[in-house]
Amino acid sequence: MKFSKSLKLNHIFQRLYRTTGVANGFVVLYARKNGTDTNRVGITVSKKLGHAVVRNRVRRRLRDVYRLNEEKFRKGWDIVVVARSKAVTADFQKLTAAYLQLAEKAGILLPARNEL
RNA sequence: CGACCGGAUCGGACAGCCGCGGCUGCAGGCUGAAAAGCCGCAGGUGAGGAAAGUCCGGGCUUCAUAGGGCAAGGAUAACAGGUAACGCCUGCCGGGGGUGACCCUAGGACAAGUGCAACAGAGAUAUACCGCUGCAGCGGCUCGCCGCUGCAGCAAGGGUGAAAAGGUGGGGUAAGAGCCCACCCGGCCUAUGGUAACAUAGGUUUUACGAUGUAAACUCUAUCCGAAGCAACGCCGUGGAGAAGCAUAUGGUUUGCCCGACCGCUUCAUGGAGGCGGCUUGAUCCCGUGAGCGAUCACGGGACUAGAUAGAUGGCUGUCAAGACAGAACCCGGCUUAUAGAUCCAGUCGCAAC
RNA sequence: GGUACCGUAGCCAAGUGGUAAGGCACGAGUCUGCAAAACUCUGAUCCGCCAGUUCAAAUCUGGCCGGUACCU
Repeated sequence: MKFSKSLKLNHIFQRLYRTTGVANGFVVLYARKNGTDTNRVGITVSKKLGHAVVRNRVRRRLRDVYRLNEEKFRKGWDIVVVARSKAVTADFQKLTAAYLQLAEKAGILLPARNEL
């Protein structure tokens, strides 16, 4: 990925959870400017959603959604994505639609100038 | 053909595009004096039979410990073997189940001692309620029986219970009882077979074998066990706090000035942010030969086969199949639990045909 | 990843082998013009589940299931 890294430090997660996120039935999304020119993305899948195989599948899908749509995002943000229970049963297209809808709502997408 | 039984192996496949973690290589790019790091490219590699539960046993690390013994606490329990070790495995014995292949089995000692056995029942390790019988007395009459009272004998029958002093049959007796006899069961002794547990056969005479159950109750006997766990542990180390030395305010920082607040450098030890190591070559795997009923062992040849650190295997498309349980985190050997389906091997019973 | 503990009525819970105390709540009744308070009565069907030991298991043993706490 060109300008994105994985978000690892626990205190940054805690700082993001104090902001107001946006949500739908699939995921919750928290976002905050980090003052650099790279994005840091963290994914949280709770143990309530299932055993390890289910949690790994949800996490890998959420990571691929960001990877395949990286050009649409603005630079310089910390993003945390929390999976909800509908994300376990949703297919990939529904998950992508839900993710991008929340990113639009949070204002971290570039204006869609070359669409259509 | 149908119904079963035991064991072993596999447990989505192929193609295309986009991605991820280690490893190796590069006269590639950037930083750097170098070592090296980051990026890029190429090659090759990358989750399980249970990776799970954390129920046992080890390796490894730290702490404790001269060495040995006793005690305490815990674990295991027929016998023989296997193993680094085990509470695991194999064989075998005893017991139970199945027509059978076969399956299940914590299976030492209540005859060392102690405890417990509710309710019911006369009585729970001991007895005499109903009862059976003899003798004496009294009473009745149909005159050899009945009833009551007292003394004595009995443990067969009734009933209670999970359990009532071996079982069946006969003799015996006033009535009865292993009191005696025959057979059986159990205990003990001897012989034979077996490494052994044990099995089979014989004996059990004299005054004198017959004992309730429970040890997953305390206990006894035999054997074993130091404790904790990779978030262990080792190394580097920011800030803070500590010690020593140097410096010492007329200085410096905090907003240009005033007020106010704070204090520098070096070394040492400690060390909780963070980082690195531990981290994968091992009681390893595959093939063959031999020993053994088997678990397993010996020898020969070959292979190197994940090592992450918020945690790498994913997404999409097509064809087939539709199909489970499920994701390494220091590493091994077991056990237990979850698991759709497929293949192979050995075998049993029933029916039919030859 | 590791360690320790718990599970009994709707809730809080006692119960160390012999038919499961108590309190709150719910329901019914008495009282009251109607309520509240007070008083009386009611409920475990298998003590989380499955096996085993025992004459007998909430209790003892083993295995599962669910939950809680601690180690950073």
